[in-house]
Amino acid sequence: MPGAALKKTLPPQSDPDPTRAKLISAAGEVFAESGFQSATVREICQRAGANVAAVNYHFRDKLGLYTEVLRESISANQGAIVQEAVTTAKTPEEALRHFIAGILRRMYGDDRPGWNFRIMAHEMAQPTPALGHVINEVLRPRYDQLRGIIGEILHLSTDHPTTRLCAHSVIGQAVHYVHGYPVIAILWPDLKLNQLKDRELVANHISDFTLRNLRALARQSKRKEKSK
Amino acid sequence: MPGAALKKTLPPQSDPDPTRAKLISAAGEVFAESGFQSATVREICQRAGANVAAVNYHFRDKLGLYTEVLRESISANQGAIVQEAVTTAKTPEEALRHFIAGILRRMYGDDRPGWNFRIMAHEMAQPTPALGHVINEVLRPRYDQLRGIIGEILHLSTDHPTTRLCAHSVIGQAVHYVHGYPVIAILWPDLKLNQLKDRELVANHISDFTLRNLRALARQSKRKEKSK
Amino acid sequence: MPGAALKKTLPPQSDPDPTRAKLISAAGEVFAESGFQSATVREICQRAGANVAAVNYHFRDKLGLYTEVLRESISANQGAIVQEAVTTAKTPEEALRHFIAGILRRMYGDDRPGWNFRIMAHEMAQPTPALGHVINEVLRPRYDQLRGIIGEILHLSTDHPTTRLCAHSVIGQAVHYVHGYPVIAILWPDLKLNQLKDRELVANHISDFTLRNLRALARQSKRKEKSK
Amino acid sequence: MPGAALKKTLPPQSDPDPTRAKLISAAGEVFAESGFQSATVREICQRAGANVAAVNYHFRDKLGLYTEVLRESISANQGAIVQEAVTTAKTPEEALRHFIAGILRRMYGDDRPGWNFRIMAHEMAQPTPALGHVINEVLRPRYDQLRGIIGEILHLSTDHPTTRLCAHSVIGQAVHYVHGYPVIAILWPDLKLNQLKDRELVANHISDFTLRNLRALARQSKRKEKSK
DNA sequence: AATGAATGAGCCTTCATTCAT
DNA sequence: GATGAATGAAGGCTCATTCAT
Repeated sequence: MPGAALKKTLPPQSDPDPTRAKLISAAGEVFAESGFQSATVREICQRAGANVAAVNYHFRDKLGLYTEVLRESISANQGAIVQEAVTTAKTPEEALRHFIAGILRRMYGDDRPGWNFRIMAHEMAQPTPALGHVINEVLRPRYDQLRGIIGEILHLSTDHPTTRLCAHSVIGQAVHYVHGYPVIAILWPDLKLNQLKDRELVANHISDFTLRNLRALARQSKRKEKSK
Repeated sequence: MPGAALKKTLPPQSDPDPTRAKLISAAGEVFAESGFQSATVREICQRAGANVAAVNYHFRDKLGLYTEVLRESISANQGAIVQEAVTTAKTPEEALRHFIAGILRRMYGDDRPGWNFRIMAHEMAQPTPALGHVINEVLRPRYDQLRGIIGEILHLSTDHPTTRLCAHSVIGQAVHYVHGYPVIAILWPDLKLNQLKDRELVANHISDFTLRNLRALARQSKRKEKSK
Repeated sequence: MPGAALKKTLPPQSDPDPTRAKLISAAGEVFAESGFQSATVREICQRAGANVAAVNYHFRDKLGLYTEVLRESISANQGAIVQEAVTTAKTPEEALRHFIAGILRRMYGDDRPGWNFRIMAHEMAQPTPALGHVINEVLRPRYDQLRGIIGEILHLSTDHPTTRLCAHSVIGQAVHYVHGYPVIAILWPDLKLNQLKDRELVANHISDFTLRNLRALARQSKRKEKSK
Repeated sequence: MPGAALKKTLPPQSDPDPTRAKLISAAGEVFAESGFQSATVREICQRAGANVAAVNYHFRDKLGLYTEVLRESISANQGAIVQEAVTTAKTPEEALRHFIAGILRRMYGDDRPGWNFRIMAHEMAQPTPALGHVINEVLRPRYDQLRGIIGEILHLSTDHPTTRLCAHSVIGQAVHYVHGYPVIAILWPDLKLNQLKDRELVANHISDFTLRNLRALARQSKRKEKSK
């Protein structure tokens, strides 16, 4: 087992389960469930099997822990499949499909289900000092990217109101399945978003719904150009 | 005691300024801002100019007050313009436009801006025991109504997955402007949703975006029927 | 017993032992023993037989309680015998004797032994935000008063360095018996400052010690004037 | 192993920068500022550039460190200039002047301004278990020495109440400028005790103030003796 | 010899609630 | 009918100390 040997010689920074990592993980759960304000340090430490003072020691603050959770959530997002899939797409339409499918997959498909999306839901219901950071680091790049794709399809600039409105239509349709999850689960109990099949159903619907519009709008704007 | 009798026969709303009503009004504000958990009884009582014990006296509980706020919010919604406008519409397409415009108007246009919508945003981020009640009394009727309109346009049953998906697309696009408000305000600062013009811009976009799809889908399903 | 009847008709504002008063009294003790920082709200509340939250309810803060204790301590000082005795004295020398005797009596003779003096000792060892207030309300008036008396004896202005130095000599000698109490009790165990006899011994010593100097200095300055 | 042997024979003070010494130095500062109770181990270790556990490792306890600081402070005091100057004085009066000047110089003139004096101020406001030690090792010898000088001038025994009262008058006047520093700085802002000139002004005042009394009292007691 | 990590006790404060009036 | 006073539980945080290395 040379691999195991190699692992052993690695510096101990990759400790299998250090308190710090367990705290972040537990905090992710709790913050996703209760939001920053209502989450309690005690609850987090209990789930992490750590002392109450551990948060203060490792992160100085409840807010410090929260910030760290967000940072990790962000960096986990950055190199993400979404990004990759989008950039490797051949046509903008394909890119949009990847984009939408990626969002839904990350919402329910990952090991940490919905984590950052649910945290962001809380962040919007009750913003914390970290909101600005989140927007600039996570949301804005993705928003710009989406507008780029849509603008390309529409033959419009990324700043054109129509481009923006369509981008918001995409975002609204997608995040609705996270923000509105507790309600959807009751009003439409047959939809099982943790199953791949239903996730694809939704993703395809949103993609079709959107692309049909974009194509029509693209034809309109071309016609306008010609009539000029 | 004719005076006492007279008093009894007087409608109770003639009380000019009962503590109870002021409490509900103040609670609405605070709950909309902070959600149930983070809202404090002290803050509510202070804004209502009432004693700290007033909430427990009049509503037994913080949760009792919250439930009452929701009930009022609901009854204010029931006989609402939305309902009315929809039922007076001549075609289902017109009804859909009224429906969407009504939502946006109620979000930002009313005197109590966004009240119940913001409360519901909190309710979804962090459900309370009252969520079930809210769903059944407020959300489900509206959801069924919307599916009725869409089903009519699509020539599909209200339970058909496509009908449901389209309904969710409408809802998602619309509520996005409430739930995502803090973010939208930063990412698209030029959009002023408290101004009628921009509200109409958004409402028309969502309506167009949706109806263009519904018509196409309706053609598809008709074609399918024929090909059978 | 007409007096008792009269008492009964008095407004109940003079409740015999309300929590608020008990808190202030207990806080006075504890603050005098431990100083502001080291005193704990729990200890205070326990001695007052009240709940931990009582401090927050009545005084908003630990600091709020502390401020109130100081204020009370001050107002108890203001109309005090010291003041009175000094103003009724016929000669400045007699006034000085009253002044010194008054300080010593208030240090150890009162029901609340040394309260404010010990608090002030803490305040000097480790100032709190309330120090400025204390200085202006309590210390400065007394300081000015003392300089007035001494200046009169010396035939010098109250601002003259000699006047100030002599004033500090008086203050230093007197407060030494409070600030240095724990040490004096060990180094000179025979001195019982809680007994009138020894208090008078000390007060007379300080008075004699001081007055002998002041007279000599007065003669000197007169001589200087003449020689001019 | 000649190197090891050499190391062993080297005096330990040659260690250029041992953690232990830095800890004591930092602790001196912090204890002087905040007193034993309010000083925090973290603050001390931070200023010393040492680990949080360093105090417990080197001194077993916060109290152990404190005791060590006092011991050092004392031994630094023992062979001190005060002592020396006093013993080399030719007359008791001169010795008293040296004594008083020495106290004031040590209070404000040294590199470590007021260190042990400020610590002792805290010790009196809030005694620690180390107080007894401090009294016996530092204060009592000095107290006895002072009484010796005064007794000599007065032709009275060191235990005579008058001797003691006069000794306390000297101590009280002198330490007043340390204990009362924060207040004096406000009530008499023109006095700059960190400047030699003002220190001498004060020292001379106290010496004159005291000696004038002692001489008078000496005459009195001589007269008494004669009249017997 | 020395330290980073972790701990449990305790601090001040705030909360929703109840009690006596 | 309504309120000021009071309460116990809990929250975030800091502290001196210990443990494993």
